[in-house]
Amino acid sequence: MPRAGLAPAAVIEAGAALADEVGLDNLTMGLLAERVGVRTPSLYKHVESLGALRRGIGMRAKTEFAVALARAAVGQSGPAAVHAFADAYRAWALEHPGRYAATLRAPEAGDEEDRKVSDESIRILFDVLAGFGLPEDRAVDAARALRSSLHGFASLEAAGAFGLDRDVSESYRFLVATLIAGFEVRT
Amino acid sequence: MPRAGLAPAAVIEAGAALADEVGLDNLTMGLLAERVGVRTPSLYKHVESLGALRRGIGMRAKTEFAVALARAAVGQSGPAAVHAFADAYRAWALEHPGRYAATLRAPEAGDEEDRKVSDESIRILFDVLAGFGLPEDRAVDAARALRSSLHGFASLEAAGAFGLDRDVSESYRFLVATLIAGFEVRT
DNA sequence: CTTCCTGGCTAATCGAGTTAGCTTTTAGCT
DNA sequence: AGCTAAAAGCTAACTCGATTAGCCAGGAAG
Repeated sequence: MPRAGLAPAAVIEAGAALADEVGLDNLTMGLLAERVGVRTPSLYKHVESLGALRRGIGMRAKTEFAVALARAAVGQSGPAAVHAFADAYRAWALEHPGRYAATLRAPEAGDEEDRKVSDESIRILFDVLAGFGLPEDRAVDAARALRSSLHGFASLEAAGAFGLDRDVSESYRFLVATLIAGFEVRT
Repeated sequence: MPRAGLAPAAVIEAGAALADEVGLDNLTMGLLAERVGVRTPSLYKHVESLGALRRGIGMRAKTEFAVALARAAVGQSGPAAVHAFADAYRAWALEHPGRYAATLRAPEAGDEEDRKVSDESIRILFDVLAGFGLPEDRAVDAARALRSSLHGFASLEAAGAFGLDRDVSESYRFLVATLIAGFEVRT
């Protein structure tokens, strides 16, 4: 029988794509096996377990996400940087729902490699906020506020929670602008 | 054999409590059966399926949540009402992680009963914002902003995502105060 | 006292994850 | 070109959780 030519990285990539299509929770070894053209048990030659697959997707997703965010904010500062960051955040989350969900999985205790990629996005977030010259504690407050708000918005939107017909992008802009105003006033 | 004296409502309640302890995703029919002192298949005399159990927990949770929110905000208006609402939101979500997760499950299409209880909290949210006299569209923006932010904050906090040692309650207060400022300015 | 519904039980099925053990490809060497 | 061993597939089989089928006892209604 001809080899499928798989590599662990290819399996993770296919898993990420599949998770975007069917949802991270509905990602199954059988489904992924079918997708890559192999019988289920054969997948175990490339990933240790379903848990390991999820972790792999998560780490890959965190990295891709951080790159997208960094790319969006580069070369800008202050409010413009925050808006760019926020827009990239929402767009990426909506385009890659499965990956985004994987992004939210906290690293297992002691998983340094995972922690490292998880911190990437946070670092970018702090960099974006650096231009506001906030004092230490306030910068942490601001980072938490922005992160919470963007995450909450994107995840509620993805869940279809915004039923009213008011334009969602307008609401998002309002939210981000409001937070920015808070960052500027409360130096 | 002595009857366990179960009723569907008691099973749902026990399920909700168990979900708070082990997490909604780890709630299993076997675990719940053990908790209520019965063999697994016997549960099916009270709930149709695991999905139905989750739905039941979700509806019960949505109702309890709405009551807690309403109770917190009653008799107050403007910024004080928002702070009270926000504090109750966070406290409830952290105290009842399993129920809170159940709260986030969107109703199935056509499930009117579920939609109704789901709308309760939203209505309270709009009531809380009513005092700001915002124009129609802006009120929707504000509601979405507040809801997103509170949900995002609570769910990230519950996931242990706030590692830095800055006091989390302070950050929360900052977030809420910032949003309120935005509601007041942008009339 | 008899009936019949109810709620509990055991046995059995099904699907998803995972393991064991066999076989075939194919890279790397001679 | 031929040989060898690791790699990558496969089938069979096991475990666990959800669910169904069918049996049985308790106790309420008459």
